[in-house]
Amino acid sequence: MAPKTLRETVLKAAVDYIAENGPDGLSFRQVALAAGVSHQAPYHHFSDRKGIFEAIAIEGHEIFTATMLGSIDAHPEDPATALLDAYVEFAVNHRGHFRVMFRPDLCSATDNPELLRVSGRSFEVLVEQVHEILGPKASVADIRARATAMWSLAHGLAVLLIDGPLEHEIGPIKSRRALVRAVAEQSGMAAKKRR
Amino acid sequence: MAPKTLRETVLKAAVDYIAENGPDGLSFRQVALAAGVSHQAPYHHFSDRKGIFEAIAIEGHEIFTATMLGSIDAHPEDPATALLDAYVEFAVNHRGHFRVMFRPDLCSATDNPELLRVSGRSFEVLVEQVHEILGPKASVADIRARATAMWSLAHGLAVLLIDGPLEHEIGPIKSRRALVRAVAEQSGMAAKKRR
DNA sequence: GAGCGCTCTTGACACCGTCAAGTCCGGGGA
DNA sequence: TCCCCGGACTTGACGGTGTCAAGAGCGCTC
Repeated sequence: MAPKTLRETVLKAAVDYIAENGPDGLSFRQVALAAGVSHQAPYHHFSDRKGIFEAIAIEGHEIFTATMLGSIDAHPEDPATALLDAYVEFAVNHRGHFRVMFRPDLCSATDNPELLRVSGRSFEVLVEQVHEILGPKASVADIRARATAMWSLAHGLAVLLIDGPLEHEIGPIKSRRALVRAVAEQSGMAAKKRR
Repeated sequence: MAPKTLRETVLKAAVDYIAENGPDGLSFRQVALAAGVSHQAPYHHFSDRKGIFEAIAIEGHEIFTATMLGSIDAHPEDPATALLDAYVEFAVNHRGHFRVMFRPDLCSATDNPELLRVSGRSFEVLVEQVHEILGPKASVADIRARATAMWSLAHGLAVLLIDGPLEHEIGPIKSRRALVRAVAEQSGMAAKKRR
């Protein structure tokens, strides 16, 4: 599925580069030249450098939300682990997007309504699951704390995995999914209905 | 305690800048000019741009380790929460260091022995506490998973707090320490000896 | 007092993001 | 049919940045 428009071409090339080398060394000109157009052509599709990162973040959040919903749907008996697993899998399989999405210096959601919307939706999915897990009698404070805890655990694990020192410190990871399951178990947040 | 040497001056200016604006926009020349020296003077103290970030990371890891040890010492009854609290407090109070330490694209520990040493030491402190928490009969796999879980939770919470969308999504945070305690509670990792 | 190494300066280079203007071209109204 | 008009892209320029190379000032030592 080769990208057709220049916009898609640039976006894909940028995501691929970021997945390999991180977002900071990304040269806008290089991407344009590699696509066979002049160094200024992409600026007709994105207002500025930030514009590209915001477009990547929006695309990323859409895939991200879909990934989480799919995983929860596939494992309704343990939504917390499903969420953690989806978070990590997304980060690993879409590093290019992930590395941009949570970097407000690259793409600030505050002044981009579309990005604000999709990132809010991602968070909604999480909170809905926490509601589901804690039940209807849970206090607002508990829901808030549990959502923060689950988000932190997932985000930290994902970050430490894709470009953090985790593998370097704890040794090679044979099965990522097994690690995710063990982490969910060791934190108290896996489904309580243990077999 | 004003920095004396040019090396210290540059380091402090860089850390302050990063704490405010993030590491990416940091201009080496600007820092030098602001310090009243030529644009090339700092390069005599650091091999290149990466060299500054590595120096910041080393300094950061030393403060970081000391912060964790101090917190554990002050709250021996609940080392997990103490660790989480120290992690977050360090990230908030030393953003400039924190934002650099866990960004391998800025400072790769693999080719800097000193950085390798201090970052390894940070991780040791964590693993020692996990040993303490799980007791001597814990399996290696459990220790590994618990350490990963605690690190992920702490790292994720810290990242989401200092420049992530956490406060934007869950609303204003009145007491950071209360949030940290609630998160430790909601994850199953606080000390089991509940009051 | 001559040599030397450390600290810093000066100048140049390629590259980057961005502003401004010009070129090409297809499509719709006269 | 002609015109013109607006979007897609090119070309050129500017200031800023990291880095390489060479040189200047200066305290220390032999």
